[in-house]
Amino acid sequence: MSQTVDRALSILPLLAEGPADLGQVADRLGVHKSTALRLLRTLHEHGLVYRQSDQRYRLGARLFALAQEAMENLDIREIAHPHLLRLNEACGHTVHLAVYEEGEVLYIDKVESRYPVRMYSRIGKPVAITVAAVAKLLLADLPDAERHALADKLDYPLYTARSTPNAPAFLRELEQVREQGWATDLGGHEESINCVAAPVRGTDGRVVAAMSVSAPNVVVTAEELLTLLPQVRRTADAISGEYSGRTPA
Amino acid sequence: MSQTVDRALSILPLLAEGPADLGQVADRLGVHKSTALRLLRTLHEHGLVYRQSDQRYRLGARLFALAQEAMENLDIREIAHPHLLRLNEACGHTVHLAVYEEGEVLYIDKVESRYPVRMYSRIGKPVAITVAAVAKLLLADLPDAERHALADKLDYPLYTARSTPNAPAFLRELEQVREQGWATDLGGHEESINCVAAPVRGTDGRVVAAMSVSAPNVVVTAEELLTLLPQVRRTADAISGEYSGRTPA
DNA sequence: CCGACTGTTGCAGTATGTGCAACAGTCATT
DNA sequence: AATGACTGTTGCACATACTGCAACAGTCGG
Repeated sequence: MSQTVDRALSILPLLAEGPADLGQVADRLGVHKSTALRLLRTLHEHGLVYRQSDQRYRLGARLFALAQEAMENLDIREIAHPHLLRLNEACGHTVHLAVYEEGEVLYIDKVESRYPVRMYSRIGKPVAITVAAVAKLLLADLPDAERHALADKLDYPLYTARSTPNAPAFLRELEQVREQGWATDLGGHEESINCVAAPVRGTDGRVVAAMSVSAPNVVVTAEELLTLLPQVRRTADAISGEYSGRTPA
Repeated sequence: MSQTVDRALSILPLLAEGPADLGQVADRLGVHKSTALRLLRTLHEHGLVYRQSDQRYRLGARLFALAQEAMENLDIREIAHPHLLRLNEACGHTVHLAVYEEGEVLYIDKVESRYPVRMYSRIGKPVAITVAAVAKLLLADLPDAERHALADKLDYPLYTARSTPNAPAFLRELEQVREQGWATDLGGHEESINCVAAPVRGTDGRVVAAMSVSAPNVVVTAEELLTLLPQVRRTADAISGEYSGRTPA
């Protein structure tokens, strides 16, 4: 809608791929060097890009700080955190909290496993949306039209033999997840890792977030992990209660 | 330098404080509502702001993803990570990696303590620059003029009785840190937490990053932690060697 | 010393962003 | 149900502020 800002913002994903010099930026934007220079300078002043010693530009520090602050301001995160901690203390495994936002599912909080073998994940990272247990819960609750549209435009990478292969299979699974009110990922993302997840709901019953417990096969089998389901659901319900104001902390 | 972009980017820190509606954004920018609307729309298209159900705007998901990618692209981080892991396995405590960038020091990697009592910190978060051991190392290596200018404009919050109280004291400490080639934070940020840190250097000998081991008093005393210094320095030197190409991994 | 390169500046023209004013919703009040 | 106050949205005329050019500066390599 605003050409100048549009161009400036297009620089960010471009730099996310790796450092670039003025000429490269100008070329990829399809503008004159002097124009690119002025845009980069403005981004620089705001700390969003950084000029490294070889004069090339890369993404800057303020970006982290902004993402950080944004995350801390999510009230669901604040409410949920103590519950996640408690669950982690009880079962020892990695606990995640995730939300859906415009086509992506992101982890917004995490409590690390107390076992030495840990799952790789990072707060802020978009999750593998077609296989993650939390993603299934969040997408299952979208309005029909949106869910179908999204399922169609997703890719279905075959991380493992158990990964969801295509849109129809995914939609079928989402139906089931919605009815049962919980979800799993049994080796669909990484062969040896299983997850059990439950939804956090707002006052109107809509799913606002989802939480999961994950553990590798070498620590507990899938069956053993499934025995934690009631505990996970209780935790999610407790968060829901507090979030919708029914159970003041 | 570019008014439009400047205005648009000013919206981001504003929203970092918390969600705001169109009118509030327009007021704080000092522009007409319609102008603010167009800027917000552009930011929205790029995923940097999100419009929540009550129509208010807040920071969006792409911001996390960008910050994420930016971090993954820091080659020092990639090189250092296995070393940090190894050090963590050897001593069990929390290990941090930090860099300096335009007036701020940020953690860019972290391996959590294997003890139940952990220090709070988060990757991407700016560190307490006047007291953190890693910050001392990074600032001690700045050119004189820049170091003095920075020291002057910093705040010196008294987190504890041992916090650095003012600029002269800070500069004196930085001198010492530079000469000895390592740094500590003994309860300067949180009463019960101590850190030992060592610098990572590039080919030219300049400090490009700093790493630290942190542990609370209840786990090890400050004296015990200091016995880890040689190990921390060896790790930092190993990273330096690899980073400057002397020791190909 | 020269040429090729990248980054930087000042400037004229106009595309582009601006504020206005009028409109469309939504909610609370009477 | 009708009124008013509110917030978000649209189209438009004006001129501001962004663009690309061309000329300059600095750096590297031959």
